Amino acid sequence: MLRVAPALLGKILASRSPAGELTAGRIVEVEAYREDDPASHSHRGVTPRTRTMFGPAGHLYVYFTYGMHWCCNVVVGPPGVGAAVLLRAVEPVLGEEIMWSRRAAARTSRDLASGPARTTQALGLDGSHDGVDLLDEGAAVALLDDGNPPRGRRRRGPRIGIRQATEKPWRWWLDGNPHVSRR
DNA sequence: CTATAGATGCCCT
DNA sequence: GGGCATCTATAGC
Repeated sequence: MLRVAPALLGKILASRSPAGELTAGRIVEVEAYREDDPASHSHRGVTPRTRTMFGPAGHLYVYFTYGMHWCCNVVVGPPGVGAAVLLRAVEPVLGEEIMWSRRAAARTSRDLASGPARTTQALGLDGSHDGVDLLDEGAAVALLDDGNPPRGRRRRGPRIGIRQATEKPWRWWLDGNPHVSRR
């Protein structure tokens, strides 16, 4: 997991809405979560919410939080192991106009997807996408590699927005990228 | 620019 | 009932 998380930097997350609207973003910030980690949803074992986290790698784990926000993760590790990588920010690469329409509160392009809930909203994702196989190119959401190496150096540091295990340096981002959630 | 408060509902104990 | 892998508006400098 700690290897996969930084490897996702620079990859593309693409989605197709029921109306056929295509949006995609380049991943610029991620965080890793795993079972032996008190901050992880999987720490307390399989529950209705975390079922997807314990499923096969490469599927999308989407959860609801703070009464209003959806956030999405890439599941990693073998079935039975509860680990995932939270997608914290993407750089828009396709369908930016559609993202503007979905993100009414955004004032600058950096507001479009600089945060996990913003990213999920900009890509039009919600709980209905929980469990989608990201490696199935026909699915509504897919994880792609366009061959371009990530721009900027990979950096790592403590995770954001958690109250447990705040010391673990399990957040990675592309140094200097303006779409990262905090700088 | 930074700091802070409030929104809002699901999950799990 | 407590807490939450967040965001936004607003106030103040």
